[in-house]
Amino acid sequence: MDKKQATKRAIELRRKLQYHNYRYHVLQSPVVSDVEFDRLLAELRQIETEHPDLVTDDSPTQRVGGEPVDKFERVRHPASILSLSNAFDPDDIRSWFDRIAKIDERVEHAGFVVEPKLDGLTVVLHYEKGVFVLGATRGDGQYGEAITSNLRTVRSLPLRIPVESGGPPAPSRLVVRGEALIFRDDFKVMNQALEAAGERTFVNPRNTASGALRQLDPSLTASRPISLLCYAVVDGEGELPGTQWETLAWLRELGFPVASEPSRVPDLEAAIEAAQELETRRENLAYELDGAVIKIDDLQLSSELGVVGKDPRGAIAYKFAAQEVSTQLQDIGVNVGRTGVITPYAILEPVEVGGVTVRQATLHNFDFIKDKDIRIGDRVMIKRAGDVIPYVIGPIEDARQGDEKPFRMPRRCPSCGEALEQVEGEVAVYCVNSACPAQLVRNVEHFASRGAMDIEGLGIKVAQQLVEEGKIGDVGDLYSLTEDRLLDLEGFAEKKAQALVAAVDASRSQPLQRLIGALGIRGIGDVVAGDLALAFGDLDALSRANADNLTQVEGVGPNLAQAVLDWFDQNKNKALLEKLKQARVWPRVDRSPALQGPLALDGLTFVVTGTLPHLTRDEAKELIKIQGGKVAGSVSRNTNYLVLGENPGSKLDRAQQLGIPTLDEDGLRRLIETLGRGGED
DNA sequence: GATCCTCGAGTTCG
DNA sequence: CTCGAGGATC
Repeated sequence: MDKKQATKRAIELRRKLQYHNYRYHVLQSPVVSDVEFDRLLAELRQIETEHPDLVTDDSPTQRVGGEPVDKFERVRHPASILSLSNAFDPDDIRSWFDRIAKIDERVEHAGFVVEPKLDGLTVVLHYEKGVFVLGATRGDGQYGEAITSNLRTVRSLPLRIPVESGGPPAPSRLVVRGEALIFRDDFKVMNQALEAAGERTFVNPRNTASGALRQLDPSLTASRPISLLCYAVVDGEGELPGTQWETLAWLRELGFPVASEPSRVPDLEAAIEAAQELETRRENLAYELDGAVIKIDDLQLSSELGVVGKDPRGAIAYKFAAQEVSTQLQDIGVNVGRTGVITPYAILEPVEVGGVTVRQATLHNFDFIKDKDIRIGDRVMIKRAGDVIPYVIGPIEDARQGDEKPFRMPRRCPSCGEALEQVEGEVAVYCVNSACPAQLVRNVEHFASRGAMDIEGLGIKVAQQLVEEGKIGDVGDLYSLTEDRLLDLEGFAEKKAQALVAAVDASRSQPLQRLIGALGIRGIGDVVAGDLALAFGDLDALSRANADNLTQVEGVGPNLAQAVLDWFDQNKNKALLEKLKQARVWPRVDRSPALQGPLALDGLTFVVTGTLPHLTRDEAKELIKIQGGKVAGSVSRNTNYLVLGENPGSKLDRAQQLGIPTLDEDGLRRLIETLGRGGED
């Protein structure tokens, strides 16, 4: 290929790559496969290697990262990169409005744009004649650091504008403000990959993005999935849009990535509403945000309003309640589960997260503490998403004082003092003392719980009292409790004692499936208990079963079979069975399955997510099961329908990925009706 | 032998 | 809800 041809081909390749990159990273609708893209890129790289003088600043091959630099150069921003004043509730927003309405009466009739307040690193991007030439951090607002080579590695950053031919002509000079961040999904995938490689994972997207962009070696930056969203013009030549709303549209047309969430509203109350609406959707957005920004749409008016300190008067940030905060880890406690599993939990300096005060959070297991290098006394990040349980993300290592103590794994059970055991290759640590009082308490609690024997009035506290006062030695003893014997417990008077005895009595009629589940055999929960009940009919038959009989049951393999055999082999459990039999707690499975023929939902699998209008989730599951359907815990290809309520979780995303149809509560009822009628014909 | 799927267990605050 | 582990399936 001669020089002239090479030059022509290089330009063509760059144009193509630019376009496909934009389709992929900005529009997220690629028109060529990854393989084709890679082939084009390889061809360009080949040409550039043969003709090094053809390499340009805006060439996609330059994204991989150039030479490391010693330090970043300081650059002066063409205009101050302002911060925003904060509002924490709607009234703060209204008083901001009143203040600026006094300064300029046009504010009274101003429209607003409401945008997500992105939680990333603010960047300032310079374009000369449409080519990306300089990128800087915000710094102190006047001066920032030039991180151009690092920003070049960001795939959604246009190296040349307009990206698509036919877009508006780019001004000869343009400076754009945006936010570099990492999308939630990308962050998750990245952490999973790091974990698989045995490397330390990152605590949150924001710190990761900001840390990666300050790397002196651009190839490190390139290895992080950083994205960009732009939202303002800092400076530019020629005619620029007059409103914020038009600015967003214009940036989008030039090929910049722009968030799709902003909305334009006619007045302040609508703006407040839009900001609050953004807060409710916060968990479902692709990126993390810590608030909403309300901006006066008219940029001329906005700039005339001026600045207070570093904050422009024409916009305000409405901060959401923090869902991720740091606090001090005061100590690490240890719990004993009903199966004897020992789990550590964090004792925290109380802190507000997403509207509730958190004092404790689980640490999952001892490997978690080791992997994250969590030490007592550390400042740790706590996260609470939606109404999900708070958890410790990890320590802030930079905040260490040096007096933090590594956690020493306990060698003895905190309840009974017996030595703990860990099975080779397993994460869990067990207390194997079958007489451990803590285990008995949890065992009684489980036995009485709603999904098991459903004994009302017997929660963990009463269970603890009964065990500590020696009223019971196993769950079988519950059935010989009398009112008299309960009366000497603290907090028990005649009425409460009576109620408990009655509740225990009522539990005799629970079906076999529940009783098997209630026994607390390791690895046997609701579902397998149901299968065992159906297969064996009563506890006598189950206790006589051997490994072969057991593995015949669907879902039971050698491990579960052994767990069942072990349980029935223990003397204390033999004694327990005897007590239950004497107490006539001995249900048999009703082997006359429904006579009404095929059920409406026979053979269909459902997953329920979110809050339904009339039924609780458990009721909905019950309804599906009664009609012959199966309810699974998570969405997979085998799922037929996702029953969808308000505020669905991640299950909806997965269902959409797999193209699984959704139903609302009414839809479910209609389905049962139509199929029910069809089945009877 | 690898991958996908399902189940079980533990878990916070008000 | 999330994780780990066991079981089923190819």
